[in-house]
Amino acid sequence: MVRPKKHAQVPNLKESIKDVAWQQMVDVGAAELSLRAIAREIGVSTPAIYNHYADRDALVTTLIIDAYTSLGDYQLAARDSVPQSDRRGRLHATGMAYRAWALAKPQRYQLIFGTPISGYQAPAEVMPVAGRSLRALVSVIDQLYAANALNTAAIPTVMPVALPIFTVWQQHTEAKVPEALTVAIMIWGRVHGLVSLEIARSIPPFGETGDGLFMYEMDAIAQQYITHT
Amino acid sequence: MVRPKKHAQVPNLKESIKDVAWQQMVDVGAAELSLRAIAREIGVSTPAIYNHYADRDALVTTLIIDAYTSLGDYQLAARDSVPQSDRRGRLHATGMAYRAWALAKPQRYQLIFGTPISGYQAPAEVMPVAGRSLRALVSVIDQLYAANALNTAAIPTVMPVALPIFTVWQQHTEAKVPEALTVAIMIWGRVHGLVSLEIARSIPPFGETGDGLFMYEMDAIAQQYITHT
DNA sequence: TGTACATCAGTGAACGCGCGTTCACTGATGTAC
DNA sequence: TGTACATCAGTGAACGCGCGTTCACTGATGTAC
Repeated sequence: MVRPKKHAQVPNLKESIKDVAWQQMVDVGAAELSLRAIAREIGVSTPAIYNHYADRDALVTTLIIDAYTSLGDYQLAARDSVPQSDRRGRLHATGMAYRAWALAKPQRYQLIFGTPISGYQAPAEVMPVAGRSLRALVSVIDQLYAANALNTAAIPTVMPVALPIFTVWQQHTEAKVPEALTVAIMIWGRVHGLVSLEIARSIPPFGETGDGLFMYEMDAIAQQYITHT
Repeated sequence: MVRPKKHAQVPNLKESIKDVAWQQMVDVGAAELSLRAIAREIGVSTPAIYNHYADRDALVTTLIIDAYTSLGDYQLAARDSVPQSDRRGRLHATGMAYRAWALAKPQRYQLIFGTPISGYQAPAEVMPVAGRSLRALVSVIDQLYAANALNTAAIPTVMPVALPIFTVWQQHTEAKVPEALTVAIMIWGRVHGLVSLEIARSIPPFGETGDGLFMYEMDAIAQQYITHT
């Protein structure tokens, strides 16, 4: 016979808190994330959370870092699913992975790219992780550059290469040449734009068509930035 | 001698409520918009608001409609500041206006394109207004098409022209040909992407450089969609 | 011009609610001897 | 193997707070006769 325990038994409360937090964000958006609601859902008292996270902001920071890491890993995996010799394919796969990730994990996407949470100030430790999420795209362009296949005529010359902030980003993204970061940002913006409109439902829900639309745009991007040999 | 009045004297409370609501959104984001805070700021009792807006959602709806209208008007004005004969210039000006508006009125931008407010369901009346905000861009492309200057080779063929939703959007944007709406969405996505990253501070704050970067992208867009004559 | 009355746009008090966080506590578990 | 004790991860109660919304009200203003 099992004796009733005084304390709830949650195998890994720290992980459960994050899981439920993501679940709740499906409904409510990061700004309304509630510790009490999370504890209620898990079936544990609210103060129990404080054994694992210092406060609400600490939980949010953890979630943000996890989200960036997830995005970065997703793209790296996509890149590596294409043989290194197929440079165009790698660029294509990395871009498609951005959209696939956003559609698969919309809460994570919103937490990172949606309206900032008021009162929440991201600690400095988040920035390197954010930069690292661009690594896959940057590496693909670095590779194009090294192979002399990057259409340098298409690169904006206005990029503030000299700014300290640019150098920091170059480090975090591990860009070998500044051109790679510049182009990565332009492509990122383009990919991000379509995805953002689709996720926010600003564009009519095109469903399956979204795939084709996005593929079309990736082709146009490749056309613009890869030299034809 | 002025006798103290029993009631506060607010010349146009209905407008003041909106004004202060926008002010508050600089700090807090739409989800945390508070009627009590608005009333406090104006110096009026909270229930007074209910004489002008049925409830919180009604106020939000009004703000959203105002924001879309503002965006639409902004772009139309920019388009019309360039002579009709200069088709490339009109496209350029309309795109630049999108960014200028977003930077000038970031709360309005966030309210429309940021994380949706949880629990808030936009009423049907919002959709036509949203569609209308694309009118300037669509009209410019319609004009290109009519002048046989639209590079049809660059238009995705995957657009679901047959979907009812597409037809509805075509009406709201007053697109004369479906190609105009298709291209408008692609360009919108591209412009929106850079702006979105800039506003959310996902991109390092490039300041003045942002202008150049954006201009560069608009040139690339024109390059892609306008035939060279 | 005076009066009765409707309407309008405010008021303060109160409701019930959910929130983040702190507190003193408790029981299970691990560890040293 | 038994015992004393520290540590750890929970508990319920309580705090102070701000919120949206409802209510009966009040005083100023406009209007009909």
